[in-house]
Amino acid sequence: MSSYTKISRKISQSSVVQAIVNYGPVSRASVAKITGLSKQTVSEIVAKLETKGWVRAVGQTEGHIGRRAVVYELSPTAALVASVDLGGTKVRAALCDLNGRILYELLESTDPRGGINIVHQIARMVRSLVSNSGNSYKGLHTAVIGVPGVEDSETGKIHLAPNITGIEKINFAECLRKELGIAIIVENDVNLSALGEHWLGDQGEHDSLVFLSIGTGVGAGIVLGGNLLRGSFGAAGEVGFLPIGTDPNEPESLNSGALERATATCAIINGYKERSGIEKTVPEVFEAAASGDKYAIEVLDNVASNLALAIAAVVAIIDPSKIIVGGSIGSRPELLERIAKYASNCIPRQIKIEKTRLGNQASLAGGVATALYHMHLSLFAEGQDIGTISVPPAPAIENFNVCEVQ
Amino acid sequence: MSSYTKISRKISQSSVVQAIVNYGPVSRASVAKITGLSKQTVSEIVAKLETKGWVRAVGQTEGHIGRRAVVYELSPTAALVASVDLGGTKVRAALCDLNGRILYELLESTDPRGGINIVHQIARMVRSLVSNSGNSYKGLHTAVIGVPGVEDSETGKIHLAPNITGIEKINFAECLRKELGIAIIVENDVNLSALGEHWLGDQGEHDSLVFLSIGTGVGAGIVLGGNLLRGSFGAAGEVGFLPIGTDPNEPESLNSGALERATATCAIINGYKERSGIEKTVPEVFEAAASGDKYAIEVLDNVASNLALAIAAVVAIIDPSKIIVGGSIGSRPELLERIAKYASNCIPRQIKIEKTRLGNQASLAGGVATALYHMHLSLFAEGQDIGTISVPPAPAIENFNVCEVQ
DNA sequence: AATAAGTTCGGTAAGTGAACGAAATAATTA
DNA sequence: TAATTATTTCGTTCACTTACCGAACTTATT
Repeated sequence: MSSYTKISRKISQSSVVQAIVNYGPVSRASVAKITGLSKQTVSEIVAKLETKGWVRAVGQTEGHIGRRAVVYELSPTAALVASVDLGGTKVRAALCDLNGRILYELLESTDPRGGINIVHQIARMVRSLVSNSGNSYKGLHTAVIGVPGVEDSETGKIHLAPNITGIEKINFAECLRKELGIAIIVENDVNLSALGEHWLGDQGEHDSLVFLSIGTGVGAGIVLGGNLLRGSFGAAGEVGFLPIGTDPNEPESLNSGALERATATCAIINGYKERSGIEKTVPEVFEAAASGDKYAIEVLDNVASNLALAIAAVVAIIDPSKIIVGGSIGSRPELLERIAKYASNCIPRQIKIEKTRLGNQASLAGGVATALYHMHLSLFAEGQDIGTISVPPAPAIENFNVCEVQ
Repeated sequence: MSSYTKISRKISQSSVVQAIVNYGPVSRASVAKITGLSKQTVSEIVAKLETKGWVRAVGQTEGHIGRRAVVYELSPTAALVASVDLGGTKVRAALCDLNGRILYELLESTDPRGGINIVHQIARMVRSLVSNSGNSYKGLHTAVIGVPGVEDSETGKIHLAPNITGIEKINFAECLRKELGIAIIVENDVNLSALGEHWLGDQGEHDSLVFLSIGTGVGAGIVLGGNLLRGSFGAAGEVGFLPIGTDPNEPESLNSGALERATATCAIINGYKERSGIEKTVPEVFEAAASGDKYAIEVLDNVASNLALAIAAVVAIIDPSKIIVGGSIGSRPELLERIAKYASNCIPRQIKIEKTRLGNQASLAGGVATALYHMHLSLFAEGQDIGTISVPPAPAIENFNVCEVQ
């Protein structure tokens, strides 16, 4: 955005962009009313944004009395963002325009060699997305990578991601930044899922949301007023360590977490084996419960009641407006029904407990939202100490369907 | 602040004030460096602030090479704030200057007639503080009232404060605003205690603090990044409802809270009675435990272990940098020792668990911090969408000693 | 004729950078 | 040692630019 612009111009420009983002295609006169700026200040700013390619005229108003107004919108392809969901077995990547619409998606198996090879793989996928799009490569502004672990902000190494070999040995973001030459943001996948569901949801003033992921492990992403709660050691939302379900004073609970021991994959497999003597996978246990197997039902009831208590704890402490349940185990409707049943017995108020709407795409969507947020911030609100920047509303949920490639 | 000032001037002025607040007495040249504004912009703004009485020159630099600089500070008595702690038996009120120094304090018994009489009582106490101070009455800018309940933001009525009769029937803040003619802020006392302890503490970037109050009830105030966590229904920090200590599925737990039933005043009295058949008050139980009474020790151990689990739950969910324990029961050192012992068994990381430093003055101090914050906001940052405003650092803890009046 | 969109124009407030004067300390010289 | 000069920093003056507004005006539509 050229060399030096006065701070007040930046603020005005930022509010104009915000108005255009939030109020869809609008006329300059409307933007003036919305922002409180004078008509020709708005005209000046819009003219500048238009010559730089950030906004474009898309038509005229009609039917109203008075002169027709030219309406403007954010030029969607003025810049692109990429969101990558790095999983233990699959890598998903999506390319989005400024409005958050997904242009292209890719799905591959995670490179089993791990480490730097995964950096290469992601870089290759992102480049391939961009070249498909027909846009010039410099159009890509930010990429967000969702990882099943925690990034050490000092070293850039990604810890607690046992399913991805060698990832803890390299400065992941830095390597990728060098390969792609754009801004890279690394974020925990559960946190991104929470942001994704939040992006899709209401986003009201006092809106807060907890995304509870139950799968191989148990964790939560917490969104308060649009922002992630990280905690003083980056360990906020580690609900697997809630003192619920198993004895929290056993040494094992300090290791893997009392709640996690009672509700994650292992708990279901072991719980069924203890009761019946038979070893079944998690999907098999769910199947068995559906067909009336007493032991399987008991195991799931037990898991659900413990999760209901965990939700009770979350509600008591942070009082969110809703809980979204996801993860390979959590997105099972049979489990959610049970959780809701138990929750009503131990939570003193109504609380919305919902199944994830985005499923395994939640993290990808959260990455898009994060990337857009950071891009808007750096383009239009640079150097401002401003609290709230809004990003285009999420597109229809149908757009988040996987396209299977390879 | 006169009629109409341009927004950029407001921002500049606000940053100048912030620089003066944060960097103690400073020269205009330093302020220019800190804020990035040019030297004479700073001079202009400081000149204006000085004629309005907000800042004052307090001396000169010395010993350094170069011309001596005149240093400025916030004029402490340019405006006053009041903080009132309304308890079931006592009302505390304090008058503070712009730097957060306490000028005068008052302590009275709460008017037993309740309702509007308490409004009159508080108004009288505040007026008396101001007239003592010698300053003109218009100098009082904001008063914060800490109440043992929750204000309904719609109606202004204060609920869940059973110890104060008739308080739920009137629009408390509105009545007091009419009597005093200044800005009135009503806030829960545990929340204020959390803010008070935070004000006194480090206030680092990623600083977060949980104030756990254990007394007649159990509750927590949560400060994240300097701001209170309120929750979507204003019920954040209601840790009494954590599913810990007693069976959370019993109907009684939905009413008074599972943890509260296991750890508050009643739990100690009943717990001792059940074991020994003797009815003792809480201080008597503590005394008995100190002199080796088996039953009393058992009761306190039980309470402490449940509180340790509650802290484990808080740490798992929000990962605060420290926990401050207070309240009539919580500030007992014998209890804190026990909590710390149990906590190390069920929390997977080190967590600072500390006794409240301010004791029953925490709420009053929090009120001062809140009042100062709001005053700075309304005086110097009005109309700005700015995130962070800092308030003068808390004065030495010794200043928070009660003066017994009446 | 009424209404709204958008532009032109003059004026004001805010802020900057460079130059300059003032006041202190440090270094140099007689 | 005392006087002078150099250096450094504070703070102001001045000329200039940018941002923005309000009012008047033009344009286009019902």
